Amino acid sequence: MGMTEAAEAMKPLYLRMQEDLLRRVQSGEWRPGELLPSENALAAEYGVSVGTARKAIEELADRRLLVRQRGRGTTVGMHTHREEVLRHYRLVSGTGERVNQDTSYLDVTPARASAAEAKALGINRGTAVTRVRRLRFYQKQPVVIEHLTLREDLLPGIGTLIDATRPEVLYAVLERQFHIIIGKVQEKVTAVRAEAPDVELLGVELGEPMLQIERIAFDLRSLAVERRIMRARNDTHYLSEFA
Amino acid sequence: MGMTEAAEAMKPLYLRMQEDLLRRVQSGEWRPGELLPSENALAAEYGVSVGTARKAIEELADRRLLVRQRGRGTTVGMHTHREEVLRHYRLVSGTGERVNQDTSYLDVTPARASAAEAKALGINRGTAVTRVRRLRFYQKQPVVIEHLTLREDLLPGIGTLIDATRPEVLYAVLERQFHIIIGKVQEKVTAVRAEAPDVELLGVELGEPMLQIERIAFDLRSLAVERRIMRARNDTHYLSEFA
DNA sequence: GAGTGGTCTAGACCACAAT
DNA sequence: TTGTGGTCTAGACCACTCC
Repeated sequence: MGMTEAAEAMKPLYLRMQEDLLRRVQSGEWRPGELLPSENALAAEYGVSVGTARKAIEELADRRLLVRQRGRGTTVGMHTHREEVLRHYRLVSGTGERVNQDTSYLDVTPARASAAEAKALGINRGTAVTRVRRLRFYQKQPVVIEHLTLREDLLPGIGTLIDATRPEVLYAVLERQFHIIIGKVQEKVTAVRAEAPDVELLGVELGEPMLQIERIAFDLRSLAVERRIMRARNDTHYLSEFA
Repeated sequence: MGMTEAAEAMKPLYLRMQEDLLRRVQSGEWRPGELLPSENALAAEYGVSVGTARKAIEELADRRLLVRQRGRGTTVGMHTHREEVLRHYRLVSGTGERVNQDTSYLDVTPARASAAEAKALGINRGTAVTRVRRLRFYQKQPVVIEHLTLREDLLPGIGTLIDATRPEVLYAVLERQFHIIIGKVQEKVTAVRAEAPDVELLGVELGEPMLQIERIAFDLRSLAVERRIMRARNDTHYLSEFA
């Protein structure tokens, strides 16, 4: 349900300005890492006072979509800035260190969306996607196996790009190469039994309990961009909130 | 490491005021649900401008520690207001509904802290605690078994109180009866095999994968007040972020 | 009608980064 | 030295709640 035009016009100035700034960020007018105009300049541009412009900017800065630095200016936040705000789960070793030392890519294959993938991504079954399998290591030990499914229509050529660069942080690639900023993730956690591929790749025992996380990543327009299934060994690591 | 007095004096006014408001809330000067003085009154009391007082209040309102209502005033937030901010995991049914229809208490027993409990709560082994076991139901089906451990020194008489009232929401009781407000929770999630008590109480199969969440709840002074272990059946429910 | 918080303005001075 | 964001002030008008 959209707002009526009258209701739209009634919204506070700072909110309308904020929505427009958000629109301009997601349009790619300012890229991650780039400087925005100063708050004085923006206030003048929108015809509001500096205080109002500050308020419009501040909420976006709280979400780390913008990053403010005194003396320097306001930049569009990069993925590393926003990680803590996304509220996703982190796998942590028994001693409390975060996982993510090394990544090894198993395969990158073009495919058609399965029923489950289509449902998760909000697309039609059979739509072109890219599937990626990779392993995450902690101290040379494989700990997580990940199955990624990426929307080929939103990310044309993502398969060959991933194959060529094998990035540690996918969302940073989406930002730099496709101007797609992940604004929200949704995750479901379940406990599962280890199956044959888990035994083979992670060296766990068949039937052993493992954690499975299904994540759907949305961009700033709330379009589902990626679906990821992570299966993690559970004897040496546990799941916790970020931070 | 505390700040030097000089550094303390350098802190912005609104931060010093904010810390003092926080202190007054946790001292019980204003109880959950009660009205604070108006922002004008607070500004006068602290000798700052209204804008500065607003800024001090606003961050606490973002954390739902305070709740502001136009025309009415500012109240201390009650637990139900803050739930979404605590960033804890929620068990959700397959269709997306939250669990928590009914609670049944199994037993409430005084005890001495085990090594694991002592470590989690930051107290000495053997300190007096209260242990509680209870079941959570969803549509008449037992879904979660919870083991609570509560610090008796911070919550004197909590055992008999729980036994008498059998509350649905423990943290609301801590607020009302002990003026202890839960400001942060820390959770660890692992996958475990169902054991005999799980079979008996939840009707799962022996060895079946289950989710186990260990939660430590801290009050506003960051003292660990409660430790909770939740074991959840996993075939009909999954874990997700709040909201 | 009196009092509350929500929005908005127009200034001031400051710490800090860039050059 | 210039310009940035961070703090702080002192007003204004408004929507809303409560009596």
